[in-house]
Order: sequence, then C-alpha cells, then structure tokens
Amino acid sequence: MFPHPVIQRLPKYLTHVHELVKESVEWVSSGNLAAALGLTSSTVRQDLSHLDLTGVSKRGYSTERLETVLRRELGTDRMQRIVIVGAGHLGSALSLHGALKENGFETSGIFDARNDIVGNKVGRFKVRPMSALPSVVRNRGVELGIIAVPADGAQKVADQLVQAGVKGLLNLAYVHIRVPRKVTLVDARILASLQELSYATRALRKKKRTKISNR
Amino acid sequence: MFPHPVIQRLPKYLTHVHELVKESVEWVSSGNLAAALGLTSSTVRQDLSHLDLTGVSKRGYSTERLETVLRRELGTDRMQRIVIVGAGHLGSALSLHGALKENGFETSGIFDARNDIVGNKVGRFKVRPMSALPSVVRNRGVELGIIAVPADGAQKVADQLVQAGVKGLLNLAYVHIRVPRKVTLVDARILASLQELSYATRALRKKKRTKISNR
DNA sequence: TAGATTGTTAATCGATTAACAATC
DNA sequence: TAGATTGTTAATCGATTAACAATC
Repeated sequence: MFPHPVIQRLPKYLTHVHELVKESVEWVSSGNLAAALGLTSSTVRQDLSHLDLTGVSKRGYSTERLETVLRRELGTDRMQRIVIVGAGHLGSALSLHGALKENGFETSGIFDARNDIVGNKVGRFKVRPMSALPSVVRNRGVELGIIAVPADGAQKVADQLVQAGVKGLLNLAYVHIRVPRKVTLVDARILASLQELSYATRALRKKKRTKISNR
Repeated sequence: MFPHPVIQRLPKYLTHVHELVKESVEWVSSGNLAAALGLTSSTVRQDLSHLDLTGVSKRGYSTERLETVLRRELGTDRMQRIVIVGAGHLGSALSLHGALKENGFETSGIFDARNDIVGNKVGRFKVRPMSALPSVVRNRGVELGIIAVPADGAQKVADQLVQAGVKGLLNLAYVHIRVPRKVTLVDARILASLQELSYATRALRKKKRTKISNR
C-alpha cells in the first residue's frame, strides 16, 4: 500500500508521461517531472521508487515503461465498469463524457429514483429504475458507482450502491457520506473546491492589502 | 492563512453544521462533529480554534455561529461570480446545476471556442465566443473561472481566463495546468478520483487475498 | 574520464493526536 | 458540586526535502 499523497500524485505523473510518450520523448528525469508538475525531484524519486521500474543514471526513467506501470498500478490498463446514479444534468453529462471511456472507465448504466425520468434516453443509455441496480452491478461486474444526485438523497444512494455490491464510490454531492470500511469513498469536491478557491482569492487579497499597508 | 488541510475540512464542517441548523440543533461538541465526519475531536478543536468563535464548556459550539463564521471564512456569505469555459456536456451541466447558486456561486456566462456552438442556448444562457470573455469578467466582476474543455485545450483556456482577470480557476480537465502565482488553481480531479478508487479497490482485494493466503 | 542522475538514508518540516488544566 | 467539554501545549506520527554515495 502506497502512502495516500503518493496515490494522489500518480494520476498527475500519468497525464504528463502520456503527453511525453505521444511526443515521442523516450526518457524523463525526476527533475523534468518535478518542474513540469510543480514538485521537487526528491519527491518524484521517492514516489517512483514505489513503482515496479528502475531509472537509469544520466537518463532518467523510460516514459513508456513509466506509463505502463502507472496504468497498471492505477488499474486503468483494463476497462472498469461504473454505474451512475442520478440522471440530472451532472449524471447525464458524465455518462456522455468521452474522457471516462478513453481512460478505462466504461459506463454500464445510469439510474434514477424519479419515475418521470426513468425510461428517458441519455445518449445511448436508457435511464433505469433503482430496482434494476443490483442485477446490473452483479451481471456486468460493476466495481465503481458515481453518486450524482442532490445532497439530500446522496446517503440513500450510497447505501443502495453498497448494497448492490460496488467496491468504490465517487461522491459528486456536496454532503458527507458514510460507508462501511470495505468500501472506498472519494469525494469529487466540486463545490468544496470552489469554496477553497473563494477562500484563497480572498486570502490573497488580504495579503496584498497587508503588503500595501506595510509600505 | 490557515494550513491547507484545515481549509479542505472547512466545507465538510459547513455541510454538517448546516444540516444541524436545519434540524434546529443549537449546540454541537467537537466529539459530535468528529464522529459525524470521521475525524478526532482533537483535530476538530484545533481546526475550529482558527475561527472567530469560542466554544462553551459542557455544551460545545453554537451551530448557528459556526455556520456563520464558516461561510464568512469561505467567502460564500456573499454571491460570487463565475464563468464557465466549455459548453460541452460537463460545462453545460454545471451552468444548470442548482447547487452552485444555492451555495453562493452565480454563473455570469458560459463560453466556447467552437463557432458551431457559440450562440446555442444552455438553459437561460446563450453560449458566448471566447472574444467576449475579458469584457464579461471585467464588467460583471467575475472572480472565478471553471475550465470545462477537453484536456488538450485546457492550458490555453487557463491562459485566457488568467488574461481576462479571474483570480481562481477550477480545472475539470484531466491534465496538469500551470498558472502564475497570483492565481489559485484547484483541480476537480474527477478522473483522478476514479483512478484513486480503482487503485483502492484493487489494493483491498490484494490485501484480502494476502489475508486468505495467510491461513 | 567527468558529469548527470538515480536510489536511499537522514534531517526537517508540518499535521495529527494525546493529554490535561481551565471552565462552565 | 461533579462531570463534560473546551483551548492549548507537548508528543507523536508521517510526509517532504536535503544530501550524497553509487552508477552509467
């Protein structure tokens, strides 16, 4: 098991290394990676030392090898099945979002509790009722669920997804969700991120003001 | 300036305290909050000690006061203006997402670089061309920008938003973006979160397998 | 060879947790 | 009063950074 901060950085390495491979760059040093991603070379070397590859003195790391082991570690070397609960704007958008499939996540179904929405078409998907969730998860081998309902329904949906047998949940709702220990939950934090930005831009202004008053 | 981990927890406190206020709960102890949000009471007390409120022995913290100071600290006590760049599925969904406005973020416009999309209606919004971005940001006092374009166009959009004068960026694209120091960038990490989940569920399985083989 | 870069150990830094006197 | 809870200091834990011998 890698330390959590390392896991959070792996996707960053992957996107950058993927670019390099596309540009036919064969080698990348810890210093290059650090500069590109805003880290120190020390952190990069520590992180990569967890992976199944070794660097080469004077050259660095093979970009191709690095991409391969990163994808393998993140489990996106194979297709993983996901379900989306909530066929509102956000859920629909995700089910149609090409980047998911391009990166190893295939949507197996989109669900909604609202009768007036069940049956609607969302792209090539037909919105299914919640009662169909367990069988889809079981039959299609779905591992991950996305919670795309309003905050007040999110915990219930989480419970239903866990009950249906998914192993991990991505929560798009702005509310704290509790899950059993056997299930992993990650919050998408869209609103929380905006609030963080709001805090930071306010703090910057405050700092600037202080600086000005220090003249 | 608060430590970054604290800032990341403030929205969690806010959602929970908001619930409590709605339920007419007047007081909450650090132990209650910790249990509800999966923290220790020690962390909660340390975090709240940064805020402009004091607890009361034997009772805890006033939920109303706590909500007020959290909102003020996060800057969501007033409306903040945002622009969305990218009128694809995700950008459109966000512009229509009620939770943003409910939480203090008002969309001032949605923009796209594609001529065939400019002019389309997205809810009550008409998609504007990128050339209109600077004037909207200036005239409406827009502080934050959301990047909702595919990865290969994200850096360019970020540059344009910075040029237009926004103070903070929320990046929904799966790519690392660089911004000048005066601007704050937060990554939404939707795909990265799925990859993290993918890693975690694999790791859990691996652990279980190890456990079994230990019999 | 000389110099760049890795891999790893040790030092530093910062966040979390524990502990407990003060307080209501 | 007795007991619960805060606010804060000190201890612990873990992550990041620095340093440097090994290596190509």
